[in-house]
Amino acid sequence: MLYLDSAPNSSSAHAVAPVRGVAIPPAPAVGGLEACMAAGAVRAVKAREHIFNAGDARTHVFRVEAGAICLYKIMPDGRRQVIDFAYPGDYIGLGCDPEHALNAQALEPVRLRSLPAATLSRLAGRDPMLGLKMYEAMAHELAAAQDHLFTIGQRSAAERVACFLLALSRRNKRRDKDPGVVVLPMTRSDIADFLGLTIETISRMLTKLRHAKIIDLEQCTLVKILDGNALERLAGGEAAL
Amino acid sequence: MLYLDSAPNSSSAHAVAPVRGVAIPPAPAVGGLEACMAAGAVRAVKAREHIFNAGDARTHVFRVEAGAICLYKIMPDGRRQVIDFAYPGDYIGLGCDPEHALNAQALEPVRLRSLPAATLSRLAGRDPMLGLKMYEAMAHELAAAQDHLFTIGQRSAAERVACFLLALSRRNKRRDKDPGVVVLPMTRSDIADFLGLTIETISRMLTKLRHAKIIDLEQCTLVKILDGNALERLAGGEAAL
DNA sequence: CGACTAATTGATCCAGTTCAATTCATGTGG
DNA sequence: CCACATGAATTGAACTGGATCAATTAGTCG
Repeated sequence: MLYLDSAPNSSSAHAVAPVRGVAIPPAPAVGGLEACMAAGAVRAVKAREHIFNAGDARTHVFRVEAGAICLYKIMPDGRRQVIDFAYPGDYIGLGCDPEHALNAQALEPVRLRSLPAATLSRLAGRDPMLGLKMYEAMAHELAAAQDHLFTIGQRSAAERVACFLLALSRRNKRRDKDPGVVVLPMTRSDIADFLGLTIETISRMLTKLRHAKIIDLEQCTLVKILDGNALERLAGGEAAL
Repeated sequence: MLYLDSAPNSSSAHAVAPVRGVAIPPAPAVGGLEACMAAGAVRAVKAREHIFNAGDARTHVFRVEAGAICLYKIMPDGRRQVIDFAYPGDYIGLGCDPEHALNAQALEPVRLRSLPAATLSRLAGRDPMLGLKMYEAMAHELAAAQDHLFTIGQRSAAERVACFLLALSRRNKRRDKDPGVVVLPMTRSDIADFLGLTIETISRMLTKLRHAKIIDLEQCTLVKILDGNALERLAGGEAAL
């Protein structure tokens, strides 16, 4: 999943700089991707359907308009690692191999917009800002993957679950949604394969968090965060359960 | 670490190529990064010294000329995750946060060339190919991080060690070095923190591989691969120890 | 309502950790 | 050049967090 901008945060240093003066006739200005996407084909995907599979030709890049997506790798023996979840506003399918490296499966009914990869690379060859945006997006995703690596390599089961819930809560905050209520469109199995744990462990850790009054679970797809600070201390390894 | 080309595989447009003639006034041609780097400041770093730390301002991008580097994240409580190792030809320090997200430590005496980040972003704003190359490099690194994620999340200790040795062997093959002999410039502790295991487990797994006649360990920094196929079957989960 | 799938909970097990010695390298000063 | 100091690696024994196996229980969809 990718951020390819959107947000109005001009924070990142290098970047993107004043666009004026870059507006050359042929290439669209910055934001061209979004503009192109807006004109792109809409695709509806039913829950559980795959959008693409590892090994498929990378013909298109997609932006998620609605619904949640699970991106994963799987071995012949069935072991699966969920790499990321993508939500509305995220881009999926970017990369520079001619083939997708991941499987992308809709967790619920999904609406996408698609852009042919060839179009994207043609535009990027003309507009330096577009290439830079793509670079920025990949850098962002790389940073997320590195954090995830830390979580899986070093944290305990309880810490991993706490990190996971916090990440969803923070995403809500960024999108101006309630950070105190987290919806889980994925199954326990998806969470387990994301965190390198089993469904039983996920379930037990959620129960422990509930008993510690840190969260509440009204339905199994809906987490209320009762004590965000405790959750952060847990995620940071400053506390245990 | 990043590949931003190097190797004599003409596939990527700007292979190392002759540097002469690249000095064009406004925007350097493709391969500009390498050319600029060639003119960049050289920096020598002693073994165990840090090149930069997480949180430092990202003022420069580096290319490794000689020596090996360990890139890691660390928590206040001392838990450490090694994210990657960088070797000659790799770039380190790329990214779009204003601050480094990783610590970079020399594992042995290292020689680097550096390019100010500001220069790089200025050039990339003019030359679409440069931005695209940076995108490509990040995409490559992201793919590697995702593989690493799978390894740590799903594979057993023996499989992880096998994957690690295979990755080094394949790197050798790419660089036209002997894929049958792998040098380990890092300590067992670095390997352990890279694979999410302990030094004892690394040691035990290497011993098991040695007893199974899959590798030989003449010195603890030098691995001879005796049975590459067995190693690959192990890494792929098709065999056990 | 009944059938099926997802989630929870409990009991047992085991891969990898932790703790504790050795052993092996490497470098340093006499 | 050797003896000794120091940190790295190996090896062994005991322990444990999370996995596995095994029922229930709770949702959800025809």
